[in-house]
Amino acid sequence: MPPKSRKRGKPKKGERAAKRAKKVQIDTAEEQIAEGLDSNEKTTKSSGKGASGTKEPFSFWLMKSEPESRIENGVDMKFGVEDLKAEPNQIACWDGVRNYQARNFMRDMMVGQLAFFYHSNCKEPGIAAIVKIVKESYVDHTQFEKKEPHYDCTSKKENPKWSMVDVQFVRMLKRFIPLAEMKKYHQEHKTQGGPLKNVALFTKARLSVQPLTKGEFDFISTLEDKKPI
DNA sequence: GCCAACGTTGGC
DNA sequence: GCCAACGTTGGC
Repeated sequence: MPPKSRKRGKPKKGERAAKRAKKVQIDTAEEQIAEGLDSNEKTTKSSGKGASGTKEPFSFWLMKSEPESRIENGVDMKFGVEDLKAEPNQIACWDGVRNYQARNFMRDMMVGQLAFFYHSNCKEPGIAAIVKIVKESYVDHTQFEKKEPHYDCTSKKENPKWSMVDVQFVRMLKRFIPLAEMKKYHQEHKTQGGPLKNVALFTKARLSVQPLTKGEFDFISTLEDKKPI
């Protein structure tokens, strides 16, 4: 099993995860239900709703992974796009996600949907490639393995907490799109309006699996053919 | 169920 | 390496 994705978020003790339903509706509300239920039994994976509360569905995603070596609990977290390309069939399971919001987004993913492969926690953060979902969410086995950096002693086999999906490399972007460049658009769009004004990359910067609206995905895609700013 | 302390993410 | 932002923990 190849190491994959941001394997952050230490296993925590305590089982209280989704107690506080402040503003994290999707997250916590679903968590209560999800804990008692096999997530995959849940009806139609709704593609969620726009962050704005409107109904624009999230059909696109952004997934963060670290392209540079970093040792966590004795394991190298490095998994850049080149590592994905080196996998059999260029497919990898996105294990190690230990954040409820990110997990829930993975549970919303459907086969065939596209995601940006984002390089994080590195010299030049930004989007490197496009991948697609090739397997819907299933149990992340690494939560039960003591040797895994993201072993979770609070998760039981009868009622697993964490899920993952499989992604497959689609193509590199024509050019790397740096975070800094998207940030400039984000700031501009915040004041003057535009597709990136609410993009999760900045409004929920710490989320390792994020939804993108079609408008956001399309706009970022157009940057490929534009000169860097 | 509030909220202070703590831990993690991830840009810079 | 620093540290702001923010999610999680757990006492009360």
